[in-house]
Amino acid sequence: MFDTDFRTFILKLHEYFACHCDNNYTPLMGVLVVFTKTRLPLGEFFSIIWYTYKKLKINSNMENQKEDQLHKIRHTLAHILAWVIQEQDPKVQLAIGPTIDNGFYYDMLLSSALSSEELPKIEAKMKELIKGKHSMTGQEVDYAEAKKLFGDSPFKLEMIEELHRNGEKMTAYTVGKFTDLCRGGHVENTSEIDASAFKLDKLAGAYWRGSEKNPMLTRIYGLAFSSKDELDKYLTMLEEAKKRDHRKLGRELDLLVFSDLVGPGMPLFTPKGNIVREAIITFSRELNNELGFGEVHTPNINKAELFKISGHYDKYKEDMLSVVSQYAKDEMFLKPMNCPQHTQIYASNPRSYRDLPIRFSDFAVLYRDERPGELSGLTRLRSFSQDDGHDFCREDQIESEISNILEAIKKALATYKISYWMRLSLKDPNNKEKYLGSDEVWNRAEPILRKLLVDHKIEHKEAIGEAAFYGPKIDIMAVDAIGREWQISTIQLDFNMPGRFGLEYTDSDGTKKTPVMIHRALIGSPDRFMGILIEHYAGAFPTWLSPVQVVILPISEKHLEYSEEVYRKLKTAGVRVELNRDNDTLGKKIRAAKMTKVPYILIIGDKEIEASKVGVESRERGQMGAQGLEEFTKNIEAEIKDRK
RNA sequence: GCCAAUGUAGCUCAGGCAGUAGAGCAUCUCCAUGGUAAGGAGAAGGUCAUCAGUGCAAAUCUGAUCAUUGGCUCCA
Repeated sequence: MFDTDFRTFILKLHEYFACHCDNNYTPLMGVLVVFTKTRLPLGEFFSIIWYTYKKLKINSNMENQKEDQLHKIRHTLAHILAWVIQEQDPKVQLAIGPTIDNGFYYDMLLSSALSSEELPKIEAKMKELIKGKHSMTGQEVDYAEAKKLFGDSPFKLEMIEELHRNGEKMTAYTVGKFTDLCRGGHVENTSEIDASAFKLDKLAGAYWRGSEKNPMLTRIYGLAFSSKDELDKYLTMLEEAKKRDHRKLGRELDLLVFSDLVGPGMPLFTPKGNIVREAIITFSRELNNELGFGEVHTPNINKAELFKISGHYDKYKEDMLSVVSQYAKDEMFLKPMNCPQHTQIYASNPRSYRDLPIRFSDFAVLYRDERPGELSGLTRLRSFSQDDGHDFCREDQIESEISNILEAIKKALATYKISYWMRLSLKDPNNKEKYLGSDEVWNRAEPILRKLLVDHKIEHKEAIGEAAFYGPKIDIMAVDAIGREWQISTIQLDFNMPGRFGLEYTDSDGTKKTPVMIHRALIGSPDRFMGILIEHYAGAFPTWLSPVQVVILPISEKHLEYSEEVYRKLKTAGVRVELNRDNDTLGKKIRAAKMTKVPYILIIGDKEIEASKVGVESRERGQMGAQGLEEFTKNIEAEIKDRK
């Protein structure tokens, strides 16, 4: 979305140049550097900028209009859906029918259950109504009229009361024989809707106003676009996403499995899958070392007391798995997080202001008793680990500690070639019971993170209500190859927990002070991140992450001996290599190798043996001809070392 | 936990309005010794998710349970 004036545009450009030049440049210097690099006359340079601005602005206006019309189409479709339902089920209590990214939905309380087999029939009726070229008109209604028109539905009634209380205007829109309470934003006539460009999608239950305490309504989802072409494009995109699904690829590439006997949400990593998982952990471990985190090892079971002090017991008891001892009377739990344990390592010694920051990292497996409907592949698990770390520091050290962690996260995500944006997650001031600690403490913590983001010139969005219960956080949202977003890294500023555990250090003036605790994860959970990576790369891992980096294919059995020699040499060099000894045609072996998305295939036949070479085919660069084994080894070793 | 859909061979899927199941790939054996995405022939492989009910008879109908998928809620 581009709606900005020229001045903001120039300021944004400044920011862009500053971000993309070496750090030491001010924005203005950034512009100048780019200007000198282009070697254009000054006037021309700025006229290009002006032209670009105009063009963006015009495109943006056109986009806006198009989006506006699409929104109207979707919104109208929601009403038409409700119309059809109301004719079928006159006792239905309608709630709301807004638009969403790919279409619309309508929430309602039906008098009898609806099966998804009914959807095509409802869809057909909607199409008929659309073809009836009904016009849609609205008129303002007063409180009494609104109650008379829509009072049958307790949900509409609730909204009417609310609108009335806030002194807002109410409008009733009518399409054909159906009238609905609505703010507006519809097409003027249903002839504007392409009946082939929408499709009723699915049924789901949804709580009224999104609260578990309210009754569950039936939600009917519909996909809607401005043309059939765009609907088809969207459906194709879904197909593509399905092909990348980490659950499907995880099985096909022999990376991980689930077993009914082991249980849901508890993945079993195969040797190949574990290579990827360990590669992720090793990289995080390296970054942790650079940041000065000392890795600790901690048990999986803890006394309840620990979590009572940390506050997790009160807040998350329902989501922890309890463990019973035959001997000890203590209530115990499998640990759902590491932070409380790390406080106990801190507390094991008196600490001086000179010792700080004290940093612990941990890759322990964590267990959370997620509700069955919440589990999903690798993205939501009952057993998982985190590349977790806790940084105990003085207040004057917060900024530099977080800056360093931010740099490490940037480095990690650049290596994985994942784009991302940052979210400043704040508490919800209207929901104070969700959080620990006083307003004063939160008012101190939140601006620190905001300032850091601004100082680092990091574009970010603020999100009210997304904070952890003990403090605000910076969350890193990864955007994968097909545009989906995932929350991965996190940096959380906690002024609460150290005090609850009575942690302290002796300051330079001899007084006891409470340290600050920074909770952080570089890529979040290695398990979950692996799922994201599988989808991001569509299973084609870069060489350093590939479970198998090279497959050797002898053309026939008589080339096996030389192939074994190549295999041994590569293996000795630390390359993950496989030799296909199967008695198949070359075509079949190549197909089999390509299906595993291996980065390199080496073909060995008479020609190669004669020349003492190997025939190289790269997944990315295609056939590369014959190379000496040493040359090939040297190149792939470098790729692995540089994490390419 | 709630709403909806799904569960047939290792994998991908047919079939089935009741009369105990099929294909392709993978696996194994034999033949073919192959030059950049499937050479040929044969064999083996299934309590049709689990448990219960109704039938002379259940993979098929009914119910419950489990698991998976898509939503809602939750996510330290």
